[in-house]
Amino acid sequence: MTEAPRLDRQVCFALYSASRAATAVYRPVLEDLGLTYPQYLVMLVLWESEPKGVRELGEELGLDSGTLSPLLKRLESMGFVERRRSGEDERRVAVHLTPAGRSLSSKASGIPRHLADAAGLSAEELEQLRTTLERLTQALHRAH
Amino acid sequence: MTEAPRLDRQVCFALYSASRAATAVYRPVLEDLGLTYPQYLVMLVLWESEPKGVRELGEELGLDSGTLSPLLKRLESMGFVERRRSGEDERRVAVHLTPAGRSLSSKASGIPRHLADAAGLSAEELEQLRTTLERLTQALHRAH
DNA sequence: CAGCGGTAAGTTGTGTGCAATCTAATTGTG
DNA sequence: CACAATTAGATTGCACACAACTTACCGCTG
Repeated sequence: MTEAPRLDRQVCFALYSASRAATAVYRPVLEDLGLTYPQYLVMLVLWESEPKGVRELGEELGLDSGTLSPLLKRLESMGFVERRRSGEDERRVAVHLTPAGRSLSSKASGIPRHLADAAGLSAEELEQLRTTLERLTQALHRAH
Repeated sequence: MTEAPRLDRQVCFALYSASRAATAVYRPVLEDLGLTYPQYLVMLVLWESEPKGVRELGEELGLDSGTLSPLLKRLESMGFVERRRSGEDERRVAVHLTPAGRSLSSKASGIPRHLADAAGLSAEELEQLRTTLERLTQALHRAH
């Protein structure tokens, strides 16, 4: 009969806590824009390049249509995006930014600084953390 | 008019992705025990020391009663814990393990190894990652 | 001892995540 | 061309997270 692992030794719990803490820091800032954190992620992707199909958004964010469909519907009802059925392939839905959605980009530009300021880590440490996390995520996806 | 930040530069997104990927690796293993990841976290805390009040559980995991109350109700209906109103202080609810809940501990002992194996990082890297994440979480909580 | 402030837990409502299923459209194959 | 397999997206159901609110209870103070 082996021992149960201690909570405070687990990387997984550290990830879970840090992720929720980071989202909590973003929340009040994003509230000013009327966005939740996942909605903000979708907007970030669209600000880089649009229009995008639902599947493409899902691949970049690691989310499926079960999450994205209602999320996009909310973004549309808030007037930040528009969904248009593709003419060539009627299955596809192209997600476009509206002018309101595009102009939100400038208001959002200062947001990542909030995390950096609150993080209590140096720029190098943050950069190294990001790299490690990306390697970890890739490896976990391969294992899954 | 400043630029929108790039998604792939953001530590916050790296955290969010890594955390979900880690949970995804745990999911099939925990499914064998009949637990979700947050339920497993609660069990981990109780395996260390029980009984515990709802508030204490919440402090250790960073969750509030809005999350814990229904989660504990599910753990109770599965027969892993028992909730008893305290006699001295009728506001408090003590969460006890049942024999079934206690015996689950041995089946769960191999679980953290799954993440370590799938992580593709050395033990030292994992240890350093955990330490960095804990520092980050602390700092973010102070900022929030 | 009356009642007021504070605390513990539960409830409600909204928004994810994710598995499973469904519908409609397209593509590949004989 | 018929038609099975595949694909894009939406829907359903369940379990978190979290804010806001409610209820019940405790402890303190006048």
